[in-house]
Amino acid sequence: MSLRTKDTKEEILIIGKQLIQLVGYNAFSYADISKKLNIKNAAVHYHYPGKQDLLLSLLTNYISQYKNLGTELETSSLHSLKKLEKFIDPYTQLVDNNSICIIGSIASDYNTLPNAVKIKIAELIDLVIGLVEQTLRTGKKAGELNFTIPARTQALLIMTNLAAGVQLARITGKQDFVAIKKSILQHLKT
Amino acid sequence: MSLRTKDTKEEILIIGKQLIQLVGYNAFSYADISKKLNIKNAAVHYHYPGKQDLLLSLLTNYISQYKNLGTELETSSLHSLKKLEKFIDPYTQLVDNNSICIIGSIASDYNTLPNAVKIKIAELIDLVIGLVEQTLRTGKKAGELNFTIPARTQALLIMTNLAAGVQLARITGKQDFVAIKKSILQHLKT
DNA sequence: CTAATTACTTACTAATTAGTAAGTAATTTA
DNA sequence: TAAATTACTTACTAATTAGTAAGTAATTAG
Repeated sequence: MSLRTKDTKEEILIIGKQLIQLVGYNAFSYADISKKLNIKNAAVHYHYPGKQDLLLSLLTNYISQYKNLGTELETSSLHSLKKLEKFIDPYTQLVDNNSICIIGSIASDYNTLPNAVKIKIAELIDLVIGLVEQTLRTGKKAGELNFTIPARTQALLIMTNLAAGVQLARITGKQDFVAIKKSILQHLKT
Repeated sequence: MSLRTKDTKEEILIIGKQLIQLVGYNAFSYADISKKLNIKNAAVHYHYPGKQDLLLSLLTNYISQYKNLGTELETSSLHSLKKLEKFIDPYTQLVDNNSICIIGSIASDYNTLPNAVKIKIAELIDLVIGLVEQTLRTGKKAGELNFTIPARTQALLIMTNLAAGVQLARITGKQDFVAIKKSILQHLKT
């Protein structure tokens, strides 16, 4: 076992994620990544042979992180509104960083992506919708949340508010996202 | 005055619009347009010297169309829900065409666009939000619509439901967009 | 009828793209 | 300690990109 001072593979993934959120999948190149890390573009190809390999790794990471969040929320004794806030909070950070969420970014580029990626992004979206849906369902059953439409539809409304909320707020200003976030939570209160 | 059998300039704009909605601004090239119209890529540059000129023309068109729609809706005696349906209906078509709306598409690419385009897209978004906001306000005053949050926030919620709704539905299926649309209108009913 | 204008094509350039093949220094394994 | 592996660099290629300059055929204007 060695003391690694660098973890280029991981750093590439972090930069890649930032670039997708900042400018989109089709607007960044391996040169952008290599310049930021002071390595050669071939080094990026060494770790991720093609751009789609990088994206697949990113999506796989997201899937495992959201699976963890799902388990955490299911076993947690937090109030459902707090659970939802836990899900929503990262989106506020995005607006501050002039960025949009991975799902919204990749969804916009969907038709340009190789099939393997399409399948993975669908898996991620299903997972995230399911996570919100389940939180809503549990919260309603516990009398902590109030909504009348099907849980999946309510989850879709929240997801779309957030995904497009960060997209719009980057242009019209953060206060619009703040208003959206507040409304989502207010609307669910009993 | 001549009988024009071709209007290449207009056709370029139509193809450009379709491509932006289908694959996004950064994923199409002048070659894509010229191939579809059986002309040379230099002919596209003749009509729109740069890609940004094309996009600016497109946005200018949208702005004038939405201004017309705004006037139409203001002077119309239609029930407010019908007015909103008139606004929402085109989005359903997008899902059928495997496409997303211009605003959502361009908003995702926002950080990669030249400043002149950024200004124009902001103008378009303000216009569209204003249009929905005004329809909501008038509808509420007339007792035709019911909502408790500020009109602008309600407009933002609807806009984000639609913009991200088509993005998601392209991946998860049309029925998700149908559910979203139905919920938006149902929620506003008195 | 001539000159100008329009709407292109031909032919190109410079930059950037994703990606590869071969080499190398340092580390790890057997 | 020799062999293999890891993590790169050097050096490149083929394709695609946005964009341009010069030429041309057809139409239009004076």
